[in-house]
Amino acid sequence: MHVSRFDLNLFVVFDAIYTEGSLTRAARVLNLTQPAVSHALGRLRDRLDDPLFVRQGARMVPTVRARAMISPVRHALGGFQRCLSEEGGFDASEAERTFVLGLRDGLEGRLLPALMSQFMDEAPGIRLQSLTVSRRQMATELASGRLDLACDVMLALPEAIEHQAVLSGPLVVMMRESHPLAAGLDLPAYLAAQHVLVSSRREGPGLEDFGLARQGYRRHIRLRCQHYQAAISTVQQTDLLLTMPATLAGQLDRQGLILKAFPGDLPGLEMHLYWHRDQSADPGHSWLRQRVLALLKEQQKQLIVNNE
DNA sequence: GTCAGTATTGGCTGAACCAC
DNA sequence: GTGGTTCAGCCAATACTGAC
Repeated sequence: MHVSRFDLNLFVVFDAIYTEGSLTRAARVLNLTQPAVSHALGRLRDRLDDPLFVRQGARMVPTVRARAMISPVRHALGGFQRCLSEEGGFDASEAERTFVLGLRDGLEGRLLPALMSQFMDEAPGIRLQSLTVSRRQMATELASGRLDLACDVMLALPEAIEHQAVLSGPLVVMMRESHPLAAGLDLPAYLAAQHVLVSSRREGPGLEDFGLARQGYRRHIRLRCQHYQAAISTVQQTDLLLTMPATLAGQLDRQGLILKAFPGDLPGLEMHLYWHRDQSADPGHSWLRQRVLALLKEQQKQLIVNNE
């Protein structure tokens, strides 16, 4: 079928349904009624001779054909958008858009308050959504457009996922002021102590445990939890130790707590910002990326100053 | 079974386009 | 300018699904 015989607006609807996973939510985003979106999907189904989305419970799940189409469709729509926007730019003061960020616990507290305080007046129509995405799903989520940016440790991801190092720093150990090891912490004492591990996974070692295991060491994880806030509250009330990147520790409320340098010989953690290359040319995405990068760069600078 | 949320369908309206 | 045709979008009704 020649493109001249095709209503290109149907691709806008297609993209919205794919992103939202729902005709109702797509209609809200597009400022249409839900039946209008349903009709548009019907026309698209008719022209492409494929259901494109099938209902699975409360979600509209894309078919194989839809999954194959989404990347080129978004690429083309991005191109159209750039043609329409002045100088290919992005006016944050006028834009109405929701950006989805994949942030692990700890980074949320570091990034979101500073980002939102900038956006409140400067970009009143910009909304942010932060969620935890498993590392296994990250590339898929970025490629589908359900996720705009993600920040995590260095990962082996497909070539289509671009990344940039944003935060790096040594590991530190957090303990309460009255902890027996507050006077001095060495590796044998660290290994003999009991620890809190913050992880969103059900099981498996933390990143520092991999490093320790390579050197033949193993530590005793007494508590495994999902959020740093819970871990810190526990460390405030017990003799458990919490090992974390200095890049995160600097941002947290550490009342009654002290930080010690990690006693072992482990490299620090380097955090990277990830996005799909299809998004690279999107002015809105580029604007957000630059803001996040600038913010994290500033925080990295402050971290270095504080450590000096 | 009932209810709420969501998708689909049918009928209608209005705008756009085209031929005359 | 007028009338016919097409099509997108609206409202209302109905069907489907999952939760309780």
